[in-house]
Amino acid sequence: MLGSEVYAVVARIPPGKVATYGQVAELAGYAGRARQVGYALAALIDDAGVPWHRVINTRGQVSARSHTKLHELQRHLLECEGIVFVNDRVDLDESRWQPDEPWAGGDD
DNA sequence: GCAGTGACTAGTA
DNA sequence: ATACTAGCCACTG
Repeated sequence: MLGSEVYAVVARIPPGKVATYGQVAELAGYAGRARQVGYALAALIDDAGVPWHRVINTRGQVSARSHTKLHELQRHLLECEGIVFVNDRVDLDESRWQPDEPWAGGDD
């Protein structure tokens, strides 16, 4: 299940930082499958406890959903986290999560 | 198994 | 800068 790995990676994204789908996908072991990451995240939202809002696209923008207003919530949450939105987008150069040690701590 | 869809990304014009 | 195309692959009917 994509969700399980995506869950683990997203859960490691620190507050005040954001990660891209491709980044999460790669760390989760699904490099190149960014799309499936987004798909999996949608399922994770149904479950709670995952900072899914810290996952955005490579443009630094929150990706629009199909029917929900979750993207508005996502931006709000990110602003609360300390993310700075400029022209409706995030400065990835500053706010992008740079996992020096993606599995730091080993494995819990 | 086939076709359609989707919270994506990179390339080309 | 935007618009369009192609590739990616899991989920659903």
